[in-house]
Amino acid sequence: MERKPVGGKIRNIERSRKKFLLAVGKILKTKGHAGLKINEVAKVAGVDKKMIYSYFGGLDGLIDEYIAVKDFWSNVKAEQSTGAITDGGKAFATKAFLYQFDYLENNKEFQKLLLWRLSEERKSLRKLTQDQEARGELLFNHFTDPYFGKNAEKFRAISAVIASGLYYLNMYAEVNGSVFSGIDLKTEKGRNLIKEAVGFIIDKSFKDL
Amino acid sequence: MERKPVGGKIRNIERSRKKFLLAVGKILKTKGHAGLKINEVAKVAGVDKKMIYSYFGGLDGLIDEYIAVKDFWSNVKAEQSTGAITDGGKAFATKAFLYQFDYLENNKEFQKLLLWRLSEERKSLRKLTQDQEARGELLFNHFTDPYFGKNAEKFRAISAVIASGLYYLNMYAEVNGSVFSGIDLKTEKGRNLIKEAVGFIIDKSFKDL
DNA sequence: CCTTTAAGACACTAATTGGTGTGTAATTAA
DNA sequence: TTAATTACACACCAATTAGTGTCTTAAAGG
Repeated sequence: MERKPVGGKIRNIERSRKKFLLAVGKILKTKGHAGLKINEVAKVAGVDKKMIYSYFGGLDGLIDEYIAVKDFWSNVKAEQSTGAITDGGKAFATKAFLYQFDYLENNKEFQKLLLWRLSEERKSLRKLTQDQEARGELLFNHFTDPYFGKNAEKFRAISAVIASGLYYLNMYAEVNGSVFSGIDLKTEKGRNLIKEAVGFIIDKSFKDL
Repeated sequence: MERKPVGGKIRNIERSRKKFLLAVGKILKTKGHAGLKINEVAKVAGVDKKMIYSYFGGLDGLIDEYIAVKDFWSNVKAEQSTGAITDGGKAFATKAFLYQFDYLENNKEFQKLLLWRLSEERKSLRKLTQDQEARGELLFNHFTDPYFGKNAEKFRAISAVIASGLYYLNMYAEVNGSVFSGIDLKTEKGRNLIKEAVGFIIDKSFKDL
C-alpha cells in the first residue's frame, strides 16, 4: 500500500515545507533576495538544508514555489468595484493606483520582490510579471480602452508612468534618503502630494486626452 | 627627499588605479553591484587585489571613489538651455525628462547604479542622491516654483512621479519581460508613447495646475 | 507489537570568498 | 652604478558557501 506522507508531531513534511516557505519570505523581507542562501534559509526555518533538496529539488525550486504560491496581485484588488462603472473606469483606476501606493508602502516583502524582478532574470519572476499584466488588462480591456477609443494606448502609457512611478517612489523611500524632488516620501504630507498628483493626472487624462 | 609616485612602464600606480576604477564600471555594467567582489575586480583589472587595499584601503574605498568620480548627473544636462526661459521652464523640464529617458536607456552602468541605490544603504550612494536633488532644485527653484507659486509643491509631486516612472520603466525594460501595461518598452513605438504621455502630463500641469 | 521507510540531525568535502605574508624586481634617490 | 623603496605576483590561510553521505529514530504499515 501507498505510504502516506509523514505527519507526526516531530517529523512532519507539510509543516517543514511551510517552515521553509515562511523562512524565504522572512529573509526576503529583511535582507532582500541577496540574502536567500540555502544555509541561511535552513537556519531560519530550523530544518536541515538537506530537506530543501528533497522537498523542492534545491533552493531554486523552493524559491520558485514561494513566488508561485504568493499571489501579491490579488491583494492589490481595486476594492470591490462598488456599483456599475459609468465613468470609463476613472474612479476605479484612481482608487486602484492609490490603494496600490499605500499597500506597497507597508508590504516590504512585495517591495523586495519588485526589486528582485529588476535585479535578475528568473522564470518564476516572469510569471509574476504576467500576472500583473493580466490584472492590468482587466482594467484596460473592459473600461479604459473602450472609453478612450483610438487614444487607448495613450492612456495606457500614462498609466504605465504612474504605476511605475509609484513603485519606484515606494522603493526609493526605503533607502539612501527618502526625499525626492524635495518631497519627503516618508511623511503623510509628502505622500498626499504624490496622491494628489496621481489624481490630477488621471483627471486630466479622462478630460482632455 | 620625497620619493615621487611610481610611474614606470611596468609598475605605475596611477595606471593601476585607473584599471581598478575601470574594472568596477565594467563589472557593474555587466553583473550589477552584486558582482563587485574583490577577487573579481582584481581579476578584471589584471592587477593583484592587494593593491586595492594599499591604494584604496579596501574594496569599499575603491567603490566609493568610483561613485564619487563618476558624475552621471552632469551628463543628464537638459541640453544647453537655448535662449531665455519665458514659459516657467515648461520646455526645459520636458526636454530634461525626455533626454533623461533616452540617456538612461543606453547607459546600463547608470541603470545599475540606480538599482544599486534601491538595493542597499551606502554613504557614497547617498551623495549620488544629494547631487540629483541639487540638480533638481536648479529647475524647481529658478523656474517652476516661481511659476506655480502656491502650487509649486504640486508640480514637484508630478515631477517626482514622472522622473521615477521613467527610471523604473527603463530598468524594467531590461529584465523579465519588457511589456508594461501592454506597452513594449523596447520598441520605438512603445517608447514614443511614454514620451507623449510625459509631454501630455507636463502640458496639462502648466495649463491647469 | 515488529518491520520498513524516510525525516532530519550531524559531519564532511569542495569551491568560493576576503584578507595577509613573502619574495622579486622595477623604479627612484643618491 | 649602487642602494633603498615599494609595486606587484604568488603564495597562503580562514571564513563562508553549496552540496552529499551517514546515522538515528520517528512514524507508517502490517
